[in-house]
Amino acid sequence: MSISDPAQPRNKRRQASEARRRAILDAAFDIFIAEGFSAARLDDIAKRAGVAKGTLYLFSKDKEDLFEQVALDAIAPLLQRLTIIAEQPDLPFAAMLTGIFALFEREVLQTKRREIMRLIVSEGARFPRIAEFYHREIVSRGLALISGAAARAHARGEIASDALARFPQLLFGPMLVSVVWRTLFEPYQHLDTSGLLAAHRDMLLGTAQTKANDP
Amino acid sequence: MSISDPAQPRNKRRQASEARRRAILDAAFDIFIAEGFSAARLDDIAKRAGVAKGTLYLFSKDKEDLFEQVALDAIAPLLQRLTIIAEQPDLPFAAMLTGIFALFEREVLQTKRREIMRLIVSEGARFPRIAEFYHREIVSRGLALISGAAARAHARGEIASDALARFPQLLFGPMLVSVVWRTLFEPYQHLDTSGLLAAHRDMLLGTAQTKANDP
DNA sequence: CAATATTGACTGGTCGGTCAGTCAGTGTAT
DNA sequence: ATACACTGACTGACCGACCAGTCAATATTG
Repeated sequence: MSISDPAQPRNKRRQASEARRRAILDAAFDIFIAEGFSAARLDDIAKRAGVAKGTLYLFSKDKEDLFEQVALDAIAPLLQRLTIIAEQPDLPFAAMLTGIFALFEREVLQTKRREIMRLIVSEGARFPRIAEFYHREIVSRGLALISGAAARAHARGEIASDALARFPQLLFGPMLVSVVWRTLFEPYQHLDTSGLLAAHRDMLLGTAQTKANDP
Repeated sequence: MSISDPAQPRNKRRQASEARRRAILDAAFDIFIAEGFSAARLDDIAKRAGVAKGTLYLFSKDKEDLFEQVALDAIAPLLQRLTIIAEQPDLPFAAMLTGIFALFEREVLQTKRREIMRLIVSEGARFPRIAEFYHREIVSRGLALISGAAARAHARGEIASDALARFPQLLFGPMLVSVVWRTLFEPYQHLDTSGLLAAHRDMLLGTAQTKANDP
């Protein structure tokens, strides 16, 4: 017992250090979200993380590096959520869409994770590494998943069109719209995002009716 | 004739001044687009406009004011485009959608006007005035237009669902997706935006088929 | 006590904003 | 028509606030 688990050779320090790293990433996320990359001040990030500015430089070499870490770290949980869906390949397509939209609403739109999407749209052009990573890890996987499921559903006759198989991007339109609306226009005009997503799902399925039942 | 036209009392100066204003707005647009609000340097804007820095302050009181002018000025032509559509109230709905998407592609997506959308998404949260203006002048008008047309089309039986009348935002999803894709992901994966928009239109109309004709 | 982690005052460069000076363009007098 | 006086649009060197990044001093841990 004199030597601790080799995976955690210096235990207290390790833990403390990891806690600090977490605090820094969280604080930085909030500040970057609120201010954007350029306007965000490292002093503010340090202050919010309860840490001195110098400490930031123990975990990242400069501001850009910190930003990339934040973005990448924030993307990770999205990937996890995505996998959950991917692991139910034989769900009826309608149920799958419902599940995806519900997950999106609950786990993205209603949490601060929603800001990741905005952050990437905002800063992605100036941080190609982040755009590339996001595309590779989330977007292309998500699209492949949707495209495959849509193709199967179309083959099975569950949906009339193969449009979604060809353009899986169609699925994400209302998600983007929801996020943007929520952050920019909600104060001026309310948008029922659940309704929007449901309407879009029905449209994708070709089951859209006049809201209630048929004549 | 001793007194010149009162509308242009001092002619050469007027014209020069207006040309300068235009040059400044154009230059500022490019720089703000490329760098974002915070990272944009007024020295660069002045240089690009072929003007001294002090001159910027003859037309705007500070950087924020300049930014707002740029955004508002860039939005104006969108409104004009929108009006063109609004003035053809009795077009068949399918034709209207085709027209809207074609106009969007030609006049927004393929020009640098597309950047306005990104700019507003990026900076809108920190410039409520701009978000509010954009909502009031473009978004709400556009939505009302779509909503009305969709309701009429639904009443006439041209479309099966009233979803679009209830959620006109559905129309803009693929436009946003196109713009974002173009600026962030196009290098990694090509997206056929015409195809995407066409597929979405078919879906909205409920005429989506397997790409060719039916069995 | 040695090794390591953390701190925060400090520095050097950057950039928004200013303002005294210049001169093209306009109006007036001869 | 020509010379002269005036005005205000434009300039760009300058200033001071701000902030990313550093590092010598200090605290913590084993």
